[in-house]
Amino acid sequence: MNASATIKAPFDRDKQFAAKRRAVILSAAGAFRRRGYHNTSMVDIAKTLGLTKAALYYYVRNKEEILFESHLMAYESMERILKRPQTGRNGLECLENVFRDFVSLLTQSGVSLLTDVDSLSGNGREQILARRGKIERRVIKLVKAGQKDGSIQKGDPRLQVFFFMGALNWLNAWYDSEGRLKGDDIADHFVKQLRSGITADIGEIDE
Amino acid sequence: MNASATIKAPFDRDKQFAAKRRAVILSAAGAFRRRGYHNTSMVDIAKTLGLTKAALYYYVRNKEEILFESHLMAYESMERILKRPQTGRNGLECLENVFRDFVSLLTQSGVSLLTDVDSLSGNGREQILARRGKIERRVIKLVKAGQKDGSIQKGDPRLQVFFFMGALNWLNAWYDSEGRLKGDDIADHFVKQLRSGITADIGEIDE
DNA sequence: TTAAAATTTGAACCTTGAGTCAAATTTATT
DNA sequence: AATAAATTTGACTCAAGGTTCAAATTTTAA
Repeated sequence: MNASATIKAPFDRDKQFAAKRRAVILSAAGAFRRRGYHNTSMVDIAKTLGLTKAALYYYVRNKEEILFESHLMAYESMERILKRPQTGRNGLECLENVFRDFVSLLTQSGVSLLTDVDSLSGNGREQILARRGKIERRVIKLVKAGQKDGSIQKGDPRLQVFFFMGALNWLNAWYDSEGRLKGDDIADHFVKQLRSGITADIGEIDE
Repeated sequence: MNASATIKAPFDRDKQFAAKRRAVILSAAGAFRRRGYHNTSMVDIAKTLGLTKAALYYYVRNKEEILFESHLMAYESMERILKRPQTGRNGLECLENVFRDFVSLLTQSGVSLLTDVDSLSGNGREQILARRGKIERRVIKLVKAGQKDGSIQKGDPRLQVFFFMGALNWLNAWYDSEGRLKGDDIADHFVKQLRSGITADIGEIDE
């Protein structure tokens, strides 16, 4: 692992711990995504990592904390994408870029977008719901901007967003990195379908 | 309930049982949809119906059977919609009709579309997955037909279907019948966004 | 009114899986 | 090599919740 056997950096210690903890959470998050939170036991998580159940508790307070951090990890990534300086020429293009990166995030990096927020208790649940709401609001804001500059169809922005965010959540459920569909292809296709779905056409067809 | 107090039909008996059993499943399915299968206890289900936990077992073999029947109920409704004689003038219109009815089904009738298929064991899971696959294949077939008659854009039909079926599954997660959004409005909007997303435009815009 | 069938219940049982902890083992430092 | 800190483990506890069942209650039919 460490290529530099001679030069020794400030002999990591917390860094090792943080890295391992992160590995635990990422691995568990993947299992949660595939099998579901309650169908994944602590023993399952441990075995996948070549550990024993008890060892997990050295890195994590309890199972719920893993779920919480899993959610958080995904939402932080999404927020990072949303905060980036926008390069699009109009609202629609900005939205496309964001959406493409969302899809890439969920297909390329190991990050999993979970839906089981009801398995979190009181405080944790509120925090996660707040994060999700924040992201939703930002995406809605993008759509509104697009409507204002004429690149996106008029209509209830909330509904428009729910529509294509559904595709994102559902993608997370069926996507298999081993499958024949490559992440980038999915991203291309989804962005195209997203775009066609809300582009403001020059000649509006319907009533 | 029974308007004819004088005339007595073949004194229901199995019918009562079937009706109550159905009520149990529908009620539970709603709870599963909102809170999740594992976050809903048998006591919860019973209380909602004004029963006691033990009484449920008069109508149902076990909890998993409730989940199984919940899935089945949704899929049977969807199959019924798919089997109906199609009235659309082309593939796109047929697809629109089906999709609209799917949305109505999930917002108007009490039917819930669940995703937690991993909580089913062996045989039950296979049956449910088979049903879901069948439905998916039929929808894909609709899209292919639309591509053939020129009403739907070329492209991987599976991906196109995953995109808008995602909207459907996600809808089921956030939709609240008490909320301000009326089912029909959602259906209208979603159909519109579905249509725009895959309509074969006369002048294709992009590369 | 009564007896059989249908329905419901309270009180248990039992399995599963999360969480704990003192001891064992490994790793890092002098 | 010796020691302290970090990491891992086996064996255990414990609670939650699904399931069972004999008895109680309600309903139906004669």
